[in-house]
This record gives sequence, C-alpha cells and structure tokens, in this order.
Amino acid sequence: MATIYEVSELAGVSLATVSRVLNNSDRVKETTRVKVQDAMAALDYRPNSMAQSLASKRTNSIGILVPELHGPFFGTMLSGIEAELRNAGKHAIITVGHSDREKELDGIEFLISRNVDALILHVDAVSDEYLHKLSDNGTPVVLINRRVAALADSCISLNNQQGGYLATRAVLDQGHRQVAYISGPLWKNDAAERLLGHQQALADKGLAFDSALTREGDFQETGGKEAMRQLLASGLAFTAVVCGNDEMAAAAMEVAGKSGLLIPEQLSIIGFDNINFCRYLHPKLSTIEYPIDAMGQMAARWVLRHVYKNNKLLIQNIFEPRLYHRASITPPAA
Amino acid sequence: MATIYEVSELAGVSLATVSRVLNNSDRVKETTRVKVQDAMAALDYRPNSMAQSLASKRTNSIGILVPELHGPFFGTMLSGIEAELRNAGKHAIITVGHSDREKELDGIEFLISRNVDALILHVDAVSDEYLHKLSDNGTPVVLINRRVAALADSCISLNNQQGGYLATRAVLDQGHRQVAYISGPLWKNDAAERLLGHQQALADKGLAFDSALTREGDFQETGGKEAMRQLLASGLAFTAVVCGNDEMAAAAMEVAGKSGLLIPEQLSIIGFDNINFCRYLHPKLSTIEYPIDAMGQMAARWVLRHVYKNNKLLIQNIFEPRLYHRASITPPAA
DNA sequence: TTGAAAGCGATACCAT
DNA sequence: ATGGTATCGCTTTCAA
Repeated sequence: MATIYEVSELAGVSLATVSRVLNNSDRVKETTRVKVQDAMAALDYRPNSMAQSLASKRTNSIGILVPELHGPFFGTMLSGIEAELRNAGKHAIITVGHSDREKELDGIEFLISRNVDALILHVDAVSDEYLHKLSDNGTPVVLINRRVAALADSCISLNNQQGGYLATRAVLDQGHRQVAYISGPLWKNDAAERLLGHQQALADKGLAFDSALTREGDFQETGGKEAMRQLLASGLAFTAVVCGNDEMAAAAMEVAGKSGLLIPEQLSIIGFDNINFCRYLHPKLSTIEYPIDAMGQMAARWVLRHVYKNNKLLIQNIFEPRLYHRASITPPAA
Repeated sequence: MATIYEVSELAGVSLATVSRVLNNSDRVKETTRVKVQDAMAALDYRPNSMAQSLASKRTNSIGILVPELHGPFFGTMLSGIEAELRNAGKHAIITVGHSDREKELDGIEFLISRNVDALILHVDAVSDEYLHKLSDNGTPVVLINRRVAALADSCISLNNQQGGYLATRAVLDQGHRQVAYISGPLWKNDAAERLLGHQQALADKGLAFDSALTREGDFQETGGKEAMRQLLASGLAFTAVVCGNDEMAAAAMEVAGKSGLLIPEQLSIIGFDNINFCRYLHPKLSTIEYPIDAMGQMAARWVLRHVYKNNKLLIQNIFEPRLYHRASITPPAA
C-alpha cells in the first residue's frame, strides 16, 4: 500500500504538502493540489488511519454504550447514531452495559482505552458523580435519556414526565376513573418521571393517586406479567392499565386476556415507547412515541458539533413525546 | 498520560522490556516483571492503542456489516458478536448496508479504510466474485448467512433448506394438503433455499408444488400483506400458509384476520426466524428457530481463531434450524 | 504557498 | 533475559 511519502515523491512536492491536500484545509495552490491528487489516484493511495490518529491524537471514533443490543429499542437508536456519524466519516464502537454498574464501568473503560474521541452513553447504573468526573477528565460525553444537572448541555432526553402524563390522560379522556399503573424500576430516572406524569394527570382530573393500584415492574416481559397478576389478584377495581413501556404492556395484555378479560372492552391498556411490534399486537397497542432514532441522531450531531467543530449543526436537548391512539383503548363499560 | 518511556525509566529497564511485559509474551524474569508492573501502576499507565496499532499493524478491531440495525434480528446477531469480541479485548465497528449494492460496497470500503483486522459480513447484494476478491486481497472475511463455495471455510450459515423443509413438514404433519407459500425475495439465497425445502417437503409427501399458491414477498410487512391479499383474492383453496420469515407471517396473519378468517381454525400459519415478538402475537406464531446469536458468536470466534490465532476455538460452519410449534397451527377443519 | 524536521507511542529485530 | 534502535505513516510547528 502506497504511503504519503511515495505520493510526495511522485507529485514532486513535500510530505507536508501532501498532508495539506489530504486534510483539504490549508491554502494549497490549485495546480499543486491537482498534481498531488493525480499522484494519489495513480498510486491508489489510502491514508493509514492509525498513523493519522497517532499523529493527530484523533481516532475519529466515538464510543457508544447501550444497555442491550437485542430488542427493538436500542437498534433503532444505534441506527440514528450510525447514519449520522458515518456520513461524517466517523465511526461508532459499540459496547453493552446490561444496566449493571460494573459492566457499564467496564464498557466505558474499554472505550476510553480505545482512545475514542467522545462517548455517547445510555447508562442506567453509574452515578451522576461518576459521569461528571468522566466529563471533567477530558472525554466529551453525551448522555441519552438521562439528565445530569451539571451536564445539562450534553444531555439528550425525552420529556418522560410529559409522556407519562399523556398516557394517563389518554385513558382519563376516555372516561376511565379507576386507573392502574405498572411502572418500570423506580430507581431508573425515566421510570420515575413517567410515574410522576401519571400522578399529575390524575391530580389534574381531581383524582387521588392510589398506590395500591400501582406495581413496580422491570420494563420487561416477566415484570409486566407479574405486576398484572398481582393487580388482578388484589381484587381492586380498575378499568384501565397504564404501563411504563410496551413490553410490559404486551405482557399485561396477555395475562389479562388469559384471565378472561376482554381488551379493550373490559380493560383498556396503554404502553410507552411505540416499539415496532405494537402494531402486531391484538388489539393494537396504544402507546406514547419515543423518537429514539431522532435522539440517537441528535447525540451524534452533538459530537460532530462539539468535538469535530461543525458549528452549523443545531442541538435539541429535550424531545417531546406524542400519543399514538390505537385499538387497545376505549371508553369503560357503562 | 504516561508513556511506555516513562515506565521504562521509573522501572529502570529498557523500552523493549516494558513492551515485553505489556504483551506478556516473551520470557521476562519474574522480578523485573514485577518491577515494571509496579511502575505501570504507579504512573497509572495505559498503552496507547493507536501507537500499538501503528507499530504492530493490528487494530484489534473487526468490521461488521449488517443490512439494518433496527429490527429484532440483527441486534441479536450483534449481541453475540460483541460479547465474544470484547471478551477477547477486541472491538466491533459496525456499518449498515441496507441490502443495497452501492451501500454495501461503501460500507466495506469504509471499514477497510479503518484498517480493521477482519470483516464479518451479512451481505445480500454484492457478488460472490467481489467477496472472493476481497478475501484474496488480504482482509480475512467471514460471511454470515451466505455460502460462497470458494470461501466455504469462512461461511457461517443456517441450513435454510432444512428450515424450509421443517416448516412445511410441520403443517403437512397436521394433515394439511393445500399449502400456500409466501417467500422472501428469491434473489436472496436464504429465501430461495427455504423455498426449496418447502418443495422438497411437498415432494416427500407425494404432493405437487403449485406455483399459483406461491407468492414472492420482501421479507417485510408490506410484502407479506400484499402476498396474502393476492392469495386470498386468487380464489384458490388452501388451509395453511408457510411464510419465509416471521414479519411476513405476522402481516399475513393480520390480513387473513381482517378478511374474517379464523386463525388457526380456518387457516394455519407458520413463520421463520423465531424473532422476539412471535410470542406476543395472537395466536402465538409457530416458527423455525434461527439461532442467530450463536451464529454471530461463532463468526466472532472464527476471527479470534484465524486472525488472532486462538487455536483452541472450534468452528461450526452450518447451524441446524428447529421447529417451534405454537398455537398458530392446528389440523385443518374436517 | 511550500518544505524540513521533530515528534506521536508503541513494536520488533538484532545484539549482547 | 535484557537493551539499542530503526520503523510504522502521518501531523504539525517553524522557516523560508
């Protein structure tokens, strides 16, 4: 493989000049630029990215940490990130954190050892202080779906509380007054905020929040099932269930159906996230859209702007959720 | 950040010796090894991966190309790859090809420009010749879900034909004799092979293959819907539909349901892949399992063995599919 | 506008 | 077992 040296020789210029046309930055006389480019083409020259990185202290790589890779949610987020980065000639190095503190730390450590130029993190378990320190240590950090006050400018998040509000509001507006809630793990910010929105929606209608009608799940199938079973077993009356995410909603739907309840005739259900399979469920699941692809793209854009100095890009830190009304909600039986 | 030079100074040894303990390869006296390690710890030394790469011609990174990042299938595959690679201290650089020839070439080009040590490709559109040439040019290549005869040793694939056979066999065994088939795009190998399996299963039961009962879809929702509509509109009689993948099966189920057909009582359906949402469908979708996580892991293992010389690892090139019998299949009405 | 030369931080070959 | 040193391919002052 040809090196910059051979190019400079063939073009009859110095190393430095070749480097300049390579980084099409500095002023280079047009004729010499052409000479150099011809030489490059003739030699089928490709810059060696490792040498570039070593000399420039830039790897053009961005470290990504997500909780999981399977499942519909993070794939969509990565899609948004990858497209934006690659379009700019950068690339993503992806690691998985499993919502576990040790593994998240390990993943971040790994990425830093790879000399990434920046980090895009969707973390659950590490502390705010740690993130703060990380950022102070010189690695630019963008956080998705997490707000750390001291790092507000580099947080890309959904207005989860508003989402929770919209979800509960959707069933209240249909006339429901006895509304159960299956939350995500409340130590996770987003789960707690969604619950807050739920409570606020109830309050706005002058309804009391009843913790007996609330169960804490795990954002996954098993937790959704268990929570629904408990609610049914409690003997309490409710005509609608608001769920912290779609997976739990799907699970709840299944359990309710098996218990002989007709959905939505006897029980309305709404989820959160609008992941792909909502449309396939029977009945189709109402939900709150989480524009995770756009948010991933925005995180990438943040990096392009703040790390690679593309100042044309505008950053939006907070995204607004939106209701998708589908068949799983109807007015309560009279 | 401390360099290898400072470590050597503090430990009172040469650069070369530090490098040796770093790559804990060569024989180094135990006492000096300890001295060096102490110095490293004292300085909080981290090797610079770029410098290592430049000098060793190894980036410890593996390029991955997948058709899509959203959706349940490739996320699972990447999960298998990432876990195996990171466990070995390597990392994945992921790009997307969109099953489009130009984009696939572009992605591969991008990865090569990043000096990846190897490529793991799930490609649809590029030619066998191209892949062959790519491999000849010195970049080790592993292919997932594609068999190129000349590269047989580096292909990790599912026995798609057997899968197609099992799927059709499953409905035939229930007594169905009029079986429709919705295939994936037949220019894709896997789609064609699955169809072959279908035909073979029919032949084994002494049934004639009827191309009028076969429609070519696109492995996606829209294609599945359209194909099902056409089948219903054709007026031909059939009591079961075998689909090339789960997404089309879900779509077909929906269309059939809307047309007033009861599933499975009036129409049995089976899919392929066993992606996550099969369990959530109503009725639960029977399908053929595609062990894509294990296959991703195996591809990573191939790289560890052939590129990084970990000869302890064993390679399995062909994976066998397996039937998941769920509620969407019953014997035909009498 | 262009060139010369000093790194960047490791690896690996050749000695000793 | 350890050290000396050339080398990897490029970026980036500093001069001219």
